[in-house]
Amino acid sequence: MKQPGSYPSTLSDVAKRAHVSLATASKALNGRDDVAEATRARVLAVADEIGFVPNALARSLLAGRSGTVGLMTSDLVGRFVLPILMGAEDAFGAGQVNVFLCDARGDAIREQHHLRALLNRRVDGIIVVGRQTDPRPSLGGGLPVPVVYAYAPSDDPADVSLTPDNVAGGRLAINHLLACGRTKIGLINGDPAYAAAHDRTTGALEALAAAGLPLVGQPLYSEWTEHWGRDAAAVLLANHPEIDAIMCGSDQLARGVLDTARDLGRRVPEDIAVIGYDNWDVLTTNSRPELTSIDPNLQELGREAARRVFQAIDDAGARRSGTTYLPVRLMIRGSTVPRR
Amino acid sequence: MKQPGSYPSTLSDVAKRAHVSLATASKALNGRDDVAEATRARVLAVADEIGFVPNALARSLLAGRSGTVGLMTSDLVGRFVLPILMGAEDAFGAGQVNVFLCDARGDAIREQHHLRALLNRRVDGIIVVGRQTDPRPSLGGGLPVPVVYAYAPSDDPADVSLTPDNVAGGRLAINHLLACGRTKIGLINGDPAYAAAHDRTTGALEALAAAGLPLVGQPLYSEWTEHWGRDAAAVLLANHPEIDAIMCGSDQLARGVLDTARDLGRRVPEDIAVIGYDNWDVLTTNSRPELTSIDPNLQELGREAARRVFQAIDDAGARRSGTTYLPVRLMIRGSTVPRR
DNA sequence: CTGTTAGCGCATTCAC
DNA sequence: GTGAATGCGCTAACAG
Repeated sequence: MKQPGSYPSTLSDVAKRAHVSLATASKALNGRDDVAEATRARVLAVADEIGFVPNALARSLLAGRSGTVGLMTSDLVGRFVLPILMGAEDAFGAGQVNVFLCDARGDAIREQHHLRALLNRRVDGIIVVGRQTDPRPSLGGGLPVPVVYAYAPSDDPADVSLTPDNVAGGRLAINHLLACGRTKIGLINGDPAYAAAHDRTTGALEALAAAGLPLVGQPLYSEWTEHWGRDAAAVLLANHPEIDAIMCGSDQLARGVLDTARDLGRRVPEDIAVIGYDNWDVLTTNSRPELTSIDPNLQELGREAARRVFQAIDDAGARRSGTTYLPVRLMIRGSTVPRR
Repeated sequence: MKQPGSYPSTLSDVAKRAHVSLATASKALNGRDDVAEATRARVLAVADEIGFVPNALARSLLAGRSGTVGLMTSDLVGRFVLPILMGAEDAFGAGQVNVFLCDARGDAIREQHHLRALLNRRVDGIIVVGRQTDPRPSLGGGLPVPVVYAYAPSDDPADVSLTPDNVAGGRLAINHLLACGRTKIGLINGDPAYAAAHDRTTGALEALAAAGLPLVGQPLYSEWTEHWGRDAAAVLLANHPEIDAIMCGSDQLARGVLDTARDLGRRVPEDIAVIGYDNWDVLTTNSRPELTSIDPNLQELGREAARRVFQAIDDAGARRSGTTYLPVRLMIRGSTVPRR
């Protein structure tokens, strides 16, 4: 029976009621094999009866490691952090590790504050999740625990950073359009202040160059909105009516492009193929037609970040520093390949 | 100077180097006033010099409370949990409390597993965040810490639950349409298996009845997608061409309705006013025109959940059990009121 | 196989 | 003002 309102029973309570010593009770509960089966059964029965819950605080204090990690996000609102969070929580959860969630709200002071708090709580490692793929300031070296930067890499090459490979994503998108037989390809992108925008363009231009084809018109940059997608598509199609495919730097842009194509009477994908980026399901699966997109595989990125932290904890020397670019995937839907 | 790779210094290190006793060092660092100023200064200087970080584990063990809470989500993917999470993290963060994040992935076994882990870690309270507003199974009474259910209320009225007031939201939506001079209002809703769908309809019908007006046609239910929004709007407008406003059970539905209206040559908001639900910014601010919607105020719900946990921790008797329905807000945009 | 002892790092009595 | 002792709950050595 548990009593509401407090954590009542301790290991010594169990020991007393089972008529054994503290040490024996501990061994019995922890599955050590130097305990008689009968004794173990008695201890377990008592523990269950009085609702004993071992105190991880005491255990951690003794063990010198807490079995917790800090997950520090620079901004929870962004839609990119959630999947990363899920991946990390998933990977850690399986390993009996619990996750402290901190949100710095894009504020450096608050970040420092949270960092202190995490160290106070003796986390065994920290994952820092940024909201853009642009490099962010390092938390600094000399921290007593391993730190892995996810999505936004650290600006210090001595740190360990993980970020999706946007250049490869750009290449992947263009190569898919080429594979679909398109040759007159335009490019609409988002906010030019984002590294993600430029990286995706870079990859796209590489793939086109490899195929010996030019981009139709210039890459168009402004902001990550459907509005801009609509407007940019109108400009692009007015100036280059021959265009048979448009690559977009985000799914929002792509949805705007779909709208404009519809308004102008261009069929998608027959007349124009459209490909987005991010594979954000609300946008990709609800559009007409559904949107082909590049999936940055963020959940896997979160898992990998967790794995790296584990690695670094188990073997402090093993951390491979520098930025690793993780592979992205192509999700083909109706906006590039006609449905039957 | 901190040494990488471990948490090196302890309070006794500080005491030694400052030539004081453990007790004095402790008092100095914790701002107790029975310490000479000179001594305190010396201790603080040493602590800073060797990069002393107090061990919250030890402190918690001694204090009998950890200053942590558990945040258990039944499913992180849902877009409703994130704002709640943010609100809770925000409220706790200000109070020096750290948050353990657990995701049960909709699995009861995993939920039990995480619950154990949280209790092991001696959390001072737990918030359970569901993904729908339908009641969910209680974690059970007799837990040693206060539990607050957010979004999805517990099915046990003895628990403390917080959920947005969907009925009021339905009323709010209809009253806004009425205030805009609309009188022939149709209603498109999502998955009939969700309490949210029915509650919003209930509120809508209440408001119409209060105004002495009938709903045009029947409420249409199917699923929470733009596809259904498009299809339902087509049906509704074909059967009831006189309709001058459509209330939708979600923003996705509303976006579908906007598409169909456009296809059929009905102007929004001039010919038909459209109102959504959830105020999901990606959808509301990117549409043509921008979408009026009901905001369930989830961040505030998260904050309130945190406050309730605080309350229950500080004064175990004070917990008001039962389900509290939190107010929602109207966000007016161009789909009901013409922009100038 | 079982029990006794020591201590993880810290805050808190209580003497001095 | 300061310091020596006590114990939070637990596990790891050792002795029996």
